[in-house]
Amino acid sequence: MLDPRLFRTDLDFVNEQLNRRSFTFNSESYIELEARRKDVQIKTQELQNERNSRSKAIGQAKAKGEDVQPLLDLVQHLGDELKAAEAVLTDIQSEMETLMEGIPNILDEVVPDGKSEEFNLEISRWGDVPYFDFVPKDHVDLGAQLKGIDFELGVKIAGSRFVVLTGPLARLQRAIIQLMLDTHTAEHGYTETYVPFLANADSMRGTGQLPKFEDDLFKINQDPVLYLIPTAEVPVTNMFRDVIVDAKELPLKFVCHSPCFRSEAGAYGRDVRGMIRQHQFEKVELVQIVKPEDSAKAHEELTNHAENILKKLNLPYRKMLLCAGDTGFSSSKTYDLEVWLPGQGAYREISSCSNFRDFQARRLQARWRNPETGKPELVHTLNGSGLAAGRTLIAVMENYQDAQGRIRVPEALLPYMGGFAVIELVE
RNA sequence: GGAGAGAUGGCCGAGCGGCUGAAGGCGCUCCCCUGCUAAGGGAGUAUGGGCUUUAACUCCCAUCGAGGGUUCGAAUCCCUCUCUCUCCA
Repeated sequence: MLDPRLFRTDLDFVNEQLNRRSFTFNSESYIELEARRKDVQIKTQELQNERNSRSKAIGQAKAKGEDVQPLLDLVQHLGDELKAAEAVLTDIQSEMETLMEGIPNILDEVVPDGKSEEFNLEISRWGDVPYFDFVPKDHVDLGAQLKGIDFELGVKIAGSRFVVLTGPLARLQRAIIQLMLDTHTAEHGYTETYVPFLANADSMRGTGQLPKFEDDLFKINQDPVLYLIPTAEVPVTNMFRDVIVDAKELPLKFVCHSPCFRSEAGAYGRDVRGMIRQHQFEKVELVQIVKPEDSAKAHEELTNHAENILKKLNLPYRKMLLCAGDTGFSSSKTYDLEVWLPGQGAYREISSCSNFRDFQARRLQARWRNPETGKPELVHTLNGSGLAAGRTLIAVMENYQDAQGRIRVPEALLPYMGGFAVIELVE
């Protein structure tokens, strides 16, 4: 959520910024609603004030043993009037909240214009795209040949966009997760966390999945309603909902491995082949909670932390600065890391690192006490995949294959593979 | 699954219809006193909103797990829900 004060003081700026996202914001109806809000709120509070002071007078008169009936008569009409005013105010406030919750974050000024991913800006490339003297297979063929990836079983058990991994390939994914967790905790200073994989509506609202993106979530229609988390960002960031942290605790850095569940409602027909886009996948998530002044630097660092995993695995990648149209709803600036997939002959997203600034923090009321002002102020939140484990498995398989369809285990993963240095089919 | 007890500020804990945004204690911050340590004295110490204006203060509204209700008036009474604890199965 954006700062309501910004709307009152600099509506032109807000409009201009939202235009960059092609988000049409109706200023006139906002102004009209805000005027009503102010008017009704002031009236309501005046009525409340009158009720309070008169009630107090009744109490005092009663204590002195005076007759309170005349006072009671005076206050009689107030109840209904107040109740009506409060109801109107509640309506206006919730209307305002719905309006504000539907407005995306303001973009960082360095974010390039553009409506779609072609306008994303390549920042850097790392690693050499491997040369094969044979036609490289994609992970689907490799997985089938190794009898370690079974999409049909996924369909049988659950449905499309689910998969079963078995044997060394299942282990390889686990090894990848372990490498990530060990690297981020031991070398990058993150605290490992284990969290619920279902979250309530308040949490989903806190990080911005609700109310706008409910269709992307798997919903459990129990009472109370729960949602399967689409990313560990939700539970981890929500640990700080309605919390005021001490300045000396910042920055807070958490790493969390979790499965992620996405309905992929808007992706019918996209990436239907293979493990690229699944309803359930494993991810190691990095979350940082920092002082506002530190968030730009933290964003670069967090992205580097994700890059370090790709470097350890010697996977070629490029770093993209997302354009206005491709930057997520809650983010002010996002880097995507795209790994080279020989089977597709293309770079594909494997990590998305975002600085949300105070956008999530405002919804969450996640704050810190600024020692200079002594007041609670909103923190800045950031997160990024470090990395998506399912896609990392794909990237390792495709980049480390040989002509026979065997997969050499990257050096960094050897300690986690219990003796497997090469994954091959053993009959 | 059944029965009961409870949820109050950073923490402990009182309050059980009006003088309570909340006693008292602990903690924390500042000041005074004190030649170390310890002790003592004083002041301050929730959050959000009205709120925008040069700023500060004052003022007003809301908040005692959440939501509803009764009442002129609710932390306090009633209902529903959530959570915690104890006992029984």
